[in-house]
Amino acid sequence: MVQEEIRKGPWTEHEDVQLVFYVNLFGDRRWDFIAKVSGLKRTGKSCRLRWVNYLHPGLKRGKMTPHEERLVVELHSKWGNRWSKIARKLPGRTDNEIKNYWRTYMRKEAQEKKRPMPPSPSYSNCSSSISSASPSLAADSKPIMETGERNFYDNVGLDIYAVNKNKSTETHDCDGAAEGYSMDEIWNDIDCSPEENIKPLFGGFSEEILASPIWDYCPDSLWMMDQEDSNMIFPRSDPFHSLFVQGSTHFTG
DNA sequence: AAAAGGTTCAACCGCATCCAA
DNA sequence: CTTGGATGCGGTTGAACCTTT
Repeated sequence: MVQEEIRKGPWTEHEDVQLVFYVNLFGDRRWDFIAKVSGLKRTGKSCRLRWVNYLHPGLKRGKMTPHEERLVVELHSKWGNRWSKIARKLPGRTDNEIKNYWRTYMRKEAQEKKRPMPPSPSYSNCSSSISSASPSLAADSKPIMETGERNFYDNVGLDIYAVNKNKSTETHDCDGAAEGYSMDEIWNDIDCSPEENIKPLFGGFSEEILASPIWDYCPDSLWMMDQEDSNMIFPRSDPFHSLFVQGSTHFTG
């Protein structure tokens, strides 16, 4: 068998767009399938990671809030390095992000322990106090998006997520979402995004998508799913449902 | 202004677990 | 029950970015 070359390293915006498109077509489960069908020269694993850690529109960006930081420390003391479990309690944060945060946090802790505590009164006491060791206190000057502009990841991702809201809340781990903070903000944002914003994504890339091996991979059968399966992926009430049906008829001619 | 050192974070790897055949 | 493929998880790495000198 001729092993197709696998791309590694940073994702390009174009790859991202393609991945988002196919995830919205097929859902975020069948990664190997999506990897093949999308024409991305990536492994399913890599696609999943990219989606989960970066493209998933429910993700928050930017620094952890003090509340989140406290939660991480609290939960870590309870569960140890169970990052994904901890992440489920922090809606919009990924295990990777929390893991990275924790490493930074621990390093800072270690550094502070090494260095003899200055008897400064401004340095609020207890070493267990998250806020005293919290990186966010030092680093909040950094803007979430350096340029301040909303790029593809902020725009399209969220908008598509808006469209998939019903579907994804079904699969969401409820015990995390039930914590009932900040996810509201996310949904708020989502609800505010006008539906038209979805269109440019498909408009801009339809040619590439049409050129994708998906059409070789499942010549006829692909769109056979549309009635039943598309209802699963995009419920009828879902605005994306119509887009999907439109798209499928458009692609199949 | 440039070099050095430090920090952050996206992405990879290997192992574990799940699940369908 | 076994096996093999898919997916998930945690650890680690390295490039890009930031800060300090």
